[in-house]
Amino acid sequence: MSANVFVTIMFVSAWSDAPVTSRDRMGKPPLTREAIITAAVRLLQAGGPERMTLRRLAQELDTGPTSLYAFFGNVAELHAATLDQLLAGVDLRPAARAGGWRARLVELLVAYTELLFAYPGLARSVMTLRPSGPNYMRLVDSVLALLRAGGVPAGQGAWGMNLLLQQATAMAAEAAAEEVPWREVSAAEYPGIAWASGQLFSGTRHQRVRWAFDALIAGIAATGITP
Amino acid sequence: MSANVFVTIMFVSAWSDAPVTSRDRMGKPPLTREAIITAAVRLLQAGGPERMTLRRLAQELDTGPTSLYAFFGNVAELHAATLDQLLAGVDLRPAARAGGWRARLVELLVAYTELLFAYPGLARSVMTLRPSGPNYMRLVDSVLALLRAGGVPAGQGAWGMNLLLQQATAMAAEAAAEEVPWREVSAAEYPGIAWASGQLFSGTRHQRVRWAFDALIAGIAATGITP
DNA sequence: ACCTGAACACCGTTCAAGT
DNA sequence: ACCTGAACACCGTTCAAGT
Repeated sequence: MSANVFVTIMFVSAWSDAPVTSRDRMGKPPLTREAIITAAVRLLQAGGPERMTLRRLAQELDTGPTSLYAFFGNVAELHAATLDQLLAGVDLRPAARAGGWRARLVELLVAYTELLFAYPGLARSVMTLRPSGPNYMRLVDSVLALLRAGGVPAGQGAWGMNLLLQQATAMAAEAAAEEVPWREVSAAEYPGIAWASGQLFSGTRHQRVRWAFDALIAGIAATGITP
Repeated sequence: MSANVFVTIMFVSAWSDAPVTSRDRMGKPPLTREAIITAAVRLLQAGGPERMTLRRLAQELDTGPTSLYAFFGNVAELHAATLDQLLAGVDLRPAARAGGWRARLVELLVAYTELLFAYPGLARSVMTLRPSGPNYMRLVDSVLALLRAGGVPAGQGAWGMNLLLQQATAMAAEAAAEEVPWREVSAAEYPGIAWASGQLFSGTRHQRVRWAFDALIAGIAATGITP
């Protein structure tokens, strides 16, 4: 016990010129939720094939992986918080864009998808995440508000919102996959593939994403939920 | 060198009553592609939260994880082969079901989705896999053939097939996520959510899956790919 | 309360070697 | 050629302890 006191006093006196609290990290920037999330975003931006891991993040912050458990219960929570931080950089209000409800909705979804495309590692996590941060809630709310503005019934709106956000994540997650060369197939054995072969990889990513949302919205608006 | 010969002869004579080849595993069933995939399917069926891993699979087969690299270049290939094996249990021909092209297409996609729901761990892998086995090719071909039968232009058909299969995987992968309790939100701050709140979790999984494909197909058929 | 080190129980993959 | 063991370079998480 007295040994503990002695060590503590030594510690304090050695760093007395810096503000010393119980959570001082000896000159290193303090470990806060914000600092952790900022580092996580930086790691994601460095990106490449290497994913953002808890251990790599801890290394970046000059600490051990266990320290982060004081702020996040598990990696999923950390990923959710990181997504919400990234969403803070997007204007998520329903009225943020020009045009009618349909154009606004497409632009909002494209903005969200582009964000996920920039962080394919995160897109994979979001797939199984069910995020619930304030910015994600704002995104969900805006999608619903725009469907409502388009006169879409609440049931179709609710189920459709799910579809739209799911599709955004799925497209970005798939982009994280490495390209596999398309096998040549015989037209006789696969007539459907032969029929579509000229268009299977046509268009730019941007064109395909916009078309996907156009088609989804059209289908959501036109398809009632009662059998 | 002579020590090696000595050991080999000892080995052979000790098991001479069993068929001895260079690939004998001393009474254990021989390691083949088929045996590995069968064991993989069995592991998936045991399922639960524990995923199918290379090491667990090797353990099941009474060998080390490195042995499987004689048959598969990496885990992605193993997952792809496993998916293709599972698809062998589904009738994937375009004419396999009753009704018009639309009903047949929905039933085919529902069958595929139900398969993925049964193996949520696999669904996550498929997300970033771009499978290319013969049965998956058959699925792709049938989706395209049915869209063609519906008079959908080839461009919309090609892009739409992508959307449909992506959505199937996304719905199944999301189901692998643990449930997060929906936070109560203020109607004033989130009017869109308040509007849809009664329907956000309504319906059975089956109803939602069918509606998703109905809506997607309607949108795909109605939305041209030229701007 | 905040932060840590050591340890636990895993992963996929490579490589040199064994039969 | 087919199969293996040991090793490499990682993971997320728990726990008891330190200040």
